[in-house]
This record gives sequence, structure tokens and C-alpha cells, in this order.
Amino acid sequence: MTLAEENYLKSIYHLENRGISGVSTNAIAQKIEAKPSSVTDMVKRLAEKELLHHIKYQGVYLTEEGKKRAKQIIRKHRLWEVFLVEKLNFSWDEVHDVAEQLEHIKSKKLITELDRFLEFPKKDPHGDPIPDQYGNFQPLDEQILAQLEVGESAICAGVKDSSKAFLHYLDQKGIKLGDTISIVEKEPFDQSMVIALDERQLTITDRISKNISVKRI
Amino acid sequence: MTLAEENYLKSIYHLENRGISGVSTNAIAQKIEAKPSSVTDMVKRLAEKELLHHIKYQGVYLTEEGKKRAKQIIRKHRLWEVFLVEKLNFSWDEVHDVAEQLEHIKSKKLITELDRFLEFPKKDPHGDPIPDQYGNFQPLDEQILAQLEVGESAICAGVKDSSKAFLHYLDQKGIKLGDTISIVEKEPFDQSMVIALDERQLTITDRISKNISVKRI
DNA sequence: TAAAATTTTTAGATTTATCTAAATTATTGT
DNA sequence: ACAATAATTTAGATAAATCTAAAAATTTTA
Repeated sequence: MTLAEENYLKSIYHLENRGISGVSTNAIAQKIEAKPSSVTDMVKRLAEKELLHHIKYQGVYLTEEGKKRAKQIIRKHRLWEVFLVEKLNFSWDEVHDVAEQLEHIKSKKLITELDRFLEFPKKDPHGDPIPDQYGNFQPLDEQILAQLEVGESAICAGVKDSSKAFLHYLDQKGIKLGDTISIVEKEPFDQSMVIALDERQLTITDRISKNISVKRI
Repeated sequence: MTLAEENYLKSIYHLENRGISGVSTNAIAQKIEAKPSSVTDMVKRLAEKELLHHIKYQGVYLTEEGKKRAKQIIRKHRLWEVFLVEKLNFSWDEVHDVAEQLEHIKSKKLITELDRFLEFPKKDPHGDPIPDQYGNFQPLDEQILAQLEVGESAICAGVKDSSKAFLHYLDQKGIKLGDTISIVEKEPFDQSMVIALDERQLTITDRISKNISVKRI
């Protein structure tokens, strides 16, 4: 598989898990940052290789083999992210670009040994699960912070938005995975909320609370 | 720089350090495993980027910038080799192919931090020096095993041939970096020699003794 | 339901990196 | 020195991955 093919597969996999039905050409184009016509071409090639089904003017669906391949790439991406954060002092907003490159390195032994070296981590630095060598992973049983009610407490477990800007915001406010957060106040008008963590109180907008996953306690 | 450009620069750098004069198209073609006509094309592009000088029908010479780039790639290659051997249980004959891929990952922080994580190694698993961030490295003051005389002793310091086959041979015979080797006997007829290491005696051909670097003691 | 808007595909072009085959230049042997 | 040989370059082709512009299909909306 070429680098471009791997990137398409991975993007389509992520899009399939967000929306319901087949993934549209436009959606892929947006994610990959390419023109829709380029997507049509690549989709045709992936369909020939039986990594996805394509119904013209409808959408695409990954085959089992396509999903398997996508999960292997995601496994590599997330293992490298753990390595970068735990061993090389990267912060969680710096890892993405480098992991995008590392995920394409081809060596079975490399990944097996990296996994062992990192002591078989189950989640990446953003709280996302790391598939095992067969592609299996625990689906996260989490809810978004915005859904909690006043008085409830939860542990910060992941982020829905892994953009540099968002992660940087969280760092700056001192919010990180594992933190215990309690809801102090909810403002129905604009859906902002006041949360308590580390003896401090903090007001956050819905833009924030909708992008933090938590585990209730 | 593209992946192909990086591979050409690295290969030309190595060839320049073996032979004396300009590197020939054919020599590059052989090293890269491409046709001479492909080399001509790529050389033209690298010359346009001022990474090397090219005199038609003569050879090529890297510019200072070309050498600098080549050494950065070699630095990355060798640091990754150390990582693979020391942290991921690779043997020295397994590292090359994976390091060939890893050397092209683009991230300054990645290499700075990897260097620190490995505690600033000065040599790779084959005994070759690792350039620092400026491209400087200690040129090795070593000689080849074949040049030693009967009765002399030396420490195994590196290999001139990093092929899987050769490294595998050494592993099988139990020869590794750091071993103390003494010359017991030299046969002028076929240039084979009997060496002593670890209480054992071993007969090796000139093919072997010419590809092992040693430090006299 | 037909026109407008949107989405998707097709057709044709471009860039990178490669190839084969033919032409050109350099080197070598007698 | 000059014909044979070897090395190198040119010309033209191909495959991957992309693009623009235009055509076709689908969806929306009035």
C-alpha cells in the first residue's frame, strides 16, 4: 500500500465512525485536503483493490479488509504518540504531525516491540483506545462533559477535538487527562458551565465542554 | 526534499567517501538500484537545487549544503539504529531496512529528543560514528583486521560491510563489537588468517578480515 | 415537478520518479 | 590514431497522485 492509500483508508475509517451511512466524496476531500476529483480517482483504485465498496454518486464503505488495514495504521499512529509523549518529552498538542509520518513505517517487528517497550498501553495521550494486533479495542464507555449535571463529578478521559489549538487551550488552563472535574454551575442560556478542579473554579463555554470526554465517578 | 532526493544525497555522500574523484553515474545507479538514465535525471534536479555540482560525462561532487543535508540523514539513520538495538531488541543485521524508512521522518524535535533519550550515543551498532546536529563527528582512527600482523591484538570496532548476510555470519561465529581479537596465524597464499577470541580459535577468509575494523591495543 | 443548486464524475493536464531504447561522448587497446 | 567498447545522456513512455475545467447526476427548493 502506498502512503496516499493508507491516508485515504484511515480518513475514511474515521468518517465512517462519525456519520451513519456511506462516506461522501466531499467529506473525504475535506478531511484529506484534496479536490473531490482526486478523491474519485483514489476511491476507484481502492475499490479495485477491494478495500472499499463504491456506489457512484452515493458513498463508500470500507470492506472488512479495508477496516483491518485502517485499524493497523491507527494502532501505529497511537503507539507512536505514546512513545513521543512518554519517552521524548512531546506535549499532547505536538505529537500529531510526527505520528502522521511514523504511522507509515513498515515493519511488523517494529510495532510489536514498540508495544512491548511501552508496556502495552491501552490508550493514546488523547484518551483514544489503541487497537491490538488483531484490530480489537475497548470502545470507550464515556460521555461528554457537557452532558453532566450540577453536582456530578467525573474524570477527564479524552478529547473529541485533537487540534493543536484546542489542546493548547487545555494545557494553558491546566486541564489534563485524569483530572477530577465537578460541575458547579450550568448556564442554560449559552450552555457555559463553571467547573471545579484542583481547588480552582473555571468557566468554560460549550465549545469546550462538548469536546471533553469524561468517565463519571 | 523528497524521499528520493534524500536517498540520492546519502548514497552520493557515501560513494564520495570511498572513491577519490567525482562520483560516476554508474556508481550511483548501482548503489540506488536504478538505471543510469534515472540517475542522470535526478542528478540534474539536485544540481539545480545546488546540492551538488555535475560536469557532464564526468562525475558529481556534493556542495557544502549537499554534504550537510547528507550528514543529517545519516545522523537520523544511525540514531534510529541505536534505538532499535538498545530499546526494541533488534539485532544489528535487522536494523538497516527499518532505519532506511525512519531516517526520512521530518521533525527537528524528534531527533533532538531521541538523541537525548539514547544518552547522546557516539556510534551506531555497526561502530560507525553518529554526526552531531552540526554534522561533526570523530573520524574513526581504526584499521582493518586484515592489516594486523601475527601476535598483535585489537578490539573489534566496526564493520565495513553492513549487509544482512555478513552481519549474520558474524553473529553466527560469535564475533561482536568490543571483542578482543588476536592474530594467531596468517596464510600468505590465500590471505586467510587464524584469530583467537573468547578462548577459541577461528579461521577466517580475507573476505571477512577486510570488512572488520579494529582498534589496536 | 421542473429549475436551481449542489455533488460527483470525467477528461485532460501536470509533477515526480522511474523505465527502455537510441544517440552521444569518453576511454581503451592494438 | 582510430575502431571497439564502455559510460553517459537524451528522447519518449509509464505510473502514481494530484490538479482544473467541464459534464453529468442527484438533491433541494420554489
